[in-house]
Amino acid sequence: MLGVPLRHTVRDAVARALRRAVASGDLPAPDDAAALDALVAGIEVEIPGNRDHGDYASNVAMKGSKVLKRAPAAIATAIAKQLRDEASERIHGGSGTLGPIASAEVAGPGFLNLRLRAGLLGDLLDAIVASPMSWGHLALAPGSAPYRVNIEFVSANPTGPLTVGNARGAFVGDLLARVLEAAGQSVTREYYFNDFGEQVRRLGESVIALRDGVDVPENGYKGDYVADLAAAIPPDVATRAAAAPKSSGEIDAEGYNGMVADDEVAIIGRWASERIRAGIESSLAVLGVEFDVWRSEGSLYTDGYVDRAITRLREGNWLEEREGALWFKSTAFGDDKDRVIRKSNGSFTYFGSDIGYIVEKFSRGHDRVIYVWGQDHHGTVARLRNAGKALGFDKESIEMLLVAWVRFVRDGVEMSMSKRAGTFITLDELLEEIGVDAARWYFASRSATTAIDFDIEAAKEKSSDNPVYYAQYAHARMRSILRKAAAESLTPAASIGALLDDHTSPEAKLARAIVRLPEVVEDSAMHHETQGVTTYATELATAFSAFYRDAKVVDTSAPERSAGRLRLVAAAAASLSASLRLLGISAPEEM
RNA sequence: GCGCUCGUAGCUCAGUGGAUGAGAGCGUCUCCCUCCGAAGGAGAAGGUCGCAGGUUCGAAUCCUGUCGGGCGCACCA
Repeated sequence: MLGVPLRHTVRDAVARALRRAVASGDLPAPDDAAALDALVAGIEVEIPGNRDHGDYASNVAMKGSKVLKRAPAAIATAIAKQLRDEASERIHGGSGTLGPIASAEVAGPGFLNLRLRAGLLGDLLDAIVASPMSWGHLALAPGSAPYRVNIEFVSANPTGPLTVGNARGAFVGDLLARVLEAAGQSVTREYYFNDFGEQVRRLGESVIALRDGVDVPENGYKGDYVADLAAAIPPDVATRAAAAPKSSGEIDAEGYNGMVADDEVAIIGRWASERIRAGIESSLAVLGVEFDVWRSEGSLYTDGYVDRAITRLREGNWLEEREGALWFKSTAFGDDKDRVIRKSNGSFTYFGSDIGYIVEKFSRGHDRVIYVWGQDHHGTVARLRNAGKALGFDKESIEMLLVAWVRFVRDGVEMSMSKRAGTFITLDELLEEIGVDAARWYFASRSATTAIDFDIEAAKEKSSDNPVYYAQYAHARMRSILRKAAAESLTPAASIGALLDDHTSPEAKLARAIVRLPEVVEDSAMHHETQGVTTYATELATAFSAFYRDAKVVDTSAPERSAGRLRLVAAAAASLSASLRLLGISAPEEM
């Protein structure tokens, strides 16, 4: 019961009623039986914008007008009659429970306005209180296994600390993972990083330059962290580096073998890079973002996945040797040019690594792989998905979520972000200023694909007015009420009981807000979005505030009513806590 | 030039086919603590949903065009 969104229950009831109306002759059977099935399968119910119209509404009558050859109002009337019958009888052929719909009315051009039976809401709230940690998690369809999803995100090169520019991807990926897990999917969080090649060499050269007190090369890294690294080279690394040959400068020409190069630049670069990577890992942990898999680019070569990908493409005749280079014939998929996998100098392009990585990811049994990328990567989306198809994978199972730009401004002035120039704000610095909970809420509440402005000064100054505190405050207040009641020897009722019979009561309004959570989870998981969760948390907090204003909970002069309301508050706290957990935001007992 | 993407309240953003209400937060203005937590509540002002056509019972939402912003078009990493 807990894991099924209420609208499914309502939709099923409308479907039953429609079929019964046809079977009983109240509505004509379509000439084509499949047309009725299609109509039933396409039934939608939604919570109307104007809650006076009911708990749910369906437009099935308008959609079915053509197939059933009746005016929408007539169809809606026939369905409403069946729904009303079901509410007082036992569900025909069902488990013997009452139908979920208390009242069904026809309105407007043929809308079917539905109100839930109070007992159904009460039972659901009782179930929430009984197992609060299950609330917000969707049940798998009977007999089905969890869907296995790989989400790769952040994946910033370990050549410098994470910047605020990386923050959005980190939060978006983690939030998506949490939402999919709540929806019953099995998620692997993955970080892909470059551990060899040109970038790492530049890092090594920069560290060496600062160690030796000379100018950093033009393409080197200049941030303060580089100097810190130069001062922190451990003795064993220094010894090995001193014994190694100086940089040849041509390692890249040896292709991926460059990763095992043993010149001074490579040794220092690899050490510095790993140290930075470890720092990134702890920064992310502070954000509440933890990865299951850290995959290095080099391992795709040493473990043979790039070779395997090339072999498979060759077997499919998707490759071509030309001008000394190896090309993927992506023009066959509509791309405007073919793409190089291995350059004429023998080294591989990033695209080469990417195809090896796809093979590697699917070899682990994932049903779907999701890449969380910056918007600037959109040009590579089609080619990688096409390569996936050429490799024999379902194109639909490879998905790229393009996270839009964040324009960081301070006091209205845009800030440039460059690791090489050292003019960036680190993630750690941002969090010191505004806090993890506020940052998480900020990114969760905005569509990942929309560019946003982030004014750091404004975020800092307004932090106490941030909506995240509104939600947390409401939770703290709920818990406070429960504590106070216990202190006055009032305990929550064993059941919500008749508390919700009047659908206009403060209790009923709060109850309707509480039970919506599974629908929010389902929508978020389906659309790969999280802003619905923050909207929900705000709505629930608002609904609670209204209830709190209108209904005295802790009231020793009316212990029975008090007990019922306490149980409702317990359910509200469970739901608010669950939605904050979904966002990775703390739900404080007091503030 | 080609492609992708975004234009919604003073600001930051939700809403992406439904009903006599296009919402939230911040900001502005007016009120409310002898009363379960004022990090709260009640209310007000503020919008030609960039513009112009089209599709349909119905469009902020879909299509076309157009204007404006962002991004991408490497044998770079």
